[in-house]
Amino acid sequence: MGIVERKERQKESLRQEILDASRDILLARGYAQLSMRGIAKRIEYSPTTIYLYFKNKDEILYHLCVEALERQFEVIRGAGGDEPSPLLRLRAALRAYIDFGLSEPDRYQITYMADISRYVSMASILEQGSFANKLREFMGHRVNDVLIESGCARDVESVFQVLWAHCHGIVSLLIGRPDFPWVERDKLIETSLDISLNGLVRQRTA
Amino acid sequence: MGIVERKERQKESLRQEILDASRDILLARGYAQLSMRGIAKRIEYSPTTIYLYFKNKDEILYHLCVEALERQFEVIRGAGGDEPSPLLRLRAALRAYIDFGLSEPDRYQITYMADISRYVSMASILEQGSFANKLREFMGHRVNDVLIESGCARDVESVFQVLWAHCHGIVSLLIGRPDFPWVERDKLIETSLDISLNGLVRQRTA
Amino acid sequence: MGIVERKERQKESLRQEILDASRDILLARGYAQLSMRGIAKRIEYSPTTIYLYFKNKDEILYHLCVEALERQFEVIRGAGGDEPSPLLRLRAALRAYIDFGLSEPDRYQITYMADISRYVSMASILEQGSFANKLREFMGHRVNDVLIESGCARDVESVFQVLWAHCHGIVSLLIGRPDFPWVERDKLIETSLDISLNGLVRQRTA
Amino acid sequence: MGIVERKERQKESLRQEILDASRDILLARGYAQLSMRGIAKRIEYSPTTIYLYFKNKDEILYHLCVEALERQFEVIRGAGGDEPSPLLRLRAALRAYIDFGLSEPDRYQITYMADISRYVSMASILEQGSFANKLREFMGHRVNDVLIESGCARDVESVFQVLWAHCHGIVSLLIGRPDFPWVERDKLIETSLDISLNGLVRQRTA
DNA sequence: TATGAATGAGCATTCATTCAT
DNA sequence: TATGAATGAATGCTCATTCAT
Repeated sequence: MGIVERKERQKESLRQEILDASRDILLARGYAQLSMRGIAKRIEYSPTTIYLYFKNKDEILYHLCVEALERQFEVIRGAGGDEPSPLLRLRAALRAYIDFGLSEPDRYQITYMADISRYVSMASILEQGSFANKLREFMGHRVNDVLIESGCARDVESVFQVLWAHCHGIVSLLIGRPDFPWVERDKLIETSLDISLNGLVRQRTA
Repeated sequence: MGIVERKERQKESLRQEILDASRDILLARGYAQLSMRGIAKRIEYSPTTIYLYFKNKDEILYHLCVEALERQFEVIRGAGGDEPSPLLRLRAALRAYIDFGLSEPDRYQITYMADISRYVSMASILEQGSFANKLREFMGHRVNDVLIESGCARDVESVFQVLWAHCHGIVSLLIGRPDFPWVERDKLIETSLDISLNGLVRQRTA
Repeated sequence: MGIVERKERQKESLRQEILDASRDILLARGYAQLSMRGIAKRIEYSPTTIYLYFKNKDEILYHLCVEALERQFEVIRGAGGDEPSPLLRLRAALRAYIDFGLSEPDRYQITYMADISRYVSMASILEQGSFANKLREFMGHRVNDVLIESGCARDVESVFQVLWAHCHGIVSLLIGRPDFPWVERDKLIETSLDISLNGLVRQRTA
Repeated sequence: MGIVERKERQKESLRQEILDASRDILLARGYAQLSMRGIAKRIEYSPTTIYLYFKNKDEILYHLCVEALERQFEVIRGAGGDEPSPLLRLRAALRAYIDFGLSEPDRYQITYMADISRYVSMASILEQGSFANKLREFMGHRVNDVLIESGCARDVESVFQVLWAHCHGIVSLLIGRPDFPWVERDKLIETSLDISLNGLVRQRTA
């Protein structure tokens, strides 16, 4: 009823607050500085309270990762569906991947932070299907469409992995090296996509 | 003289031992596990002694970064000088970059570990000129040669940054996600270089 | 009526469940590991519920002690009533004391655990009369009968206390030092009783 | 030299202070209340300092046990050597055992505290030889001498174990139940020794 | 140059208990 | 009767760092 519902909402809300605070701290100060005490102070509850919502610190990290991957997929899946050509649909997806990384750098980085992967097995997250069975499959389709249309002989998996790596390179450097004198951000991204996709479809003849 | 010299050598040597031990621990166990105590135990000196060579932990990290970047430049500069064409010389340099990252993942990662950049400002390292004024300049030349030869209208800096990002993407994913079902490593790298360089020189007509 | 009765039965039953769970944990894992949480999990109720039946942890311990002493008396009182001589009746009672300790080591130990006596004053238990006024009186009678019959000049109280201590020594060492290379258990017990009772009735002439 | 010596003495002294404080707390308040922080407060050093002298809490307990057993053996070994008969020499040793327990109840109890034995394996202590290879052997000799002299047919091991248990019973009850209305302490002890030794040598004829 | 002693701050986690419902 | 939410206090332990020598 009303009461139960409200309570559940409250409970869920505090749970989310904990995750939010944890993500903030994690990205702002790194894994080493992510402490239960710190989280507690941020949400203005006692450290003990956190244990009512998460079994331990690792469980918080795990949920942070899952959440980030799910959000990523959600954003990318929705991109470019109405573009007129396979190439443009692929480009839109890649651009969405990059934009997601840049607009939600906290969530993006979480899944790539070396330290985290030491504590939260990526394997256990991939098993959840978030990434492997969803994003990968989705991107695979778009890549495949392009290869077919352009008559390009490359294999889907290689191309997918290369494109992913290129985009990841762009995102991670922009995020990770904010001090570097980058050229204008949008120009950098578009140049990257130009080069990658152009290089993909125009197979070298030599 | 002899004595002073020996002392200097010893001093330099212990200093280097500290850096070596630190790098080992850092890469093997992560920033969170890099402790002064741990370093001390490894080099078989007291923790206090480390403070005679480095002001604090951050200074060790700083030198680790500088050292890694210098080593990187050394390796890349030597690559592909005898290749017959600008494009092949650029390709050789990029391949050297990737190979360096994969063959010395510890040194490579150090400069890209999110955690480290929180403690050691990249800016302070770039100011030293190691990277910006050397590798960047060097790669800039090779990129420029290719652009001129191919009559491509792109600007050097954008292209350099994009190529760097693409290579970094490849290296960092291969290193950071060893569990991922990658296609055969060499094929992945060559495909990436193919796509990037092919996309670079064959400007889109449309 | 029926409802009240059932409720009472339930109440009594949960109360007993709490005591049972507590005893189990206490003996299996020690005082340090006896936690309200632990008890709650065992009985599958919330920790809070325990407070409806016991004021606090100490009260649980207190009841555990009382219960153990009552059970002990019950067992010993029933022993050896049909033996033909005072000496054999006393021996049977002592043997029952030892057997009780060994067959219900959990209950036995509870009343002798150093840690517990720090939390539950023995005095408060003895005042209840359980032990002092029952077991002590009972054993006093049996001892007295032996002293009279054998014409031994010792005073009852001293002898009772000595015999009690001897038996306690046997039980507590067998329980507390299970790793020790004891001689065969029954032989040890009988030898102890032999020595104690033999030494009791055969007064030294010198 | 002087300095090194003084430093060593200081170091040893703080180490001993830690053990003393730990023993005090352990006996006064029990294992559950023995905390590193508590020890630190008592010796007026920071908790961290304790870790410079002992690896962890268990190591403190271990040393407490070893120390107690060594002290016990030292005291008992010195007892009754000049008594004129085997029986009196045995009696003196048993009396020394009891007296040790009563005059240094803290040290005595440590080795018999149930909780401790859960944390510090008795086996590891016995291997040290303190008890098994020293006290046991020593008492075995004295018991043997009595058996030979009195022509008693019992086996040494059984008798040793029974006498040990009887003495332990006396000590542990006197220590553990200070509230109990014991008869005069010395009378109790002598009565116990009378009974045990009298019962030992005067074999039952029946 | 090198170190042993010492410490304050911090960590994750557990516990007994209270309170409102 | 029963509980979920919450907490303050406590625990063992590790760390970077300082200081006197």
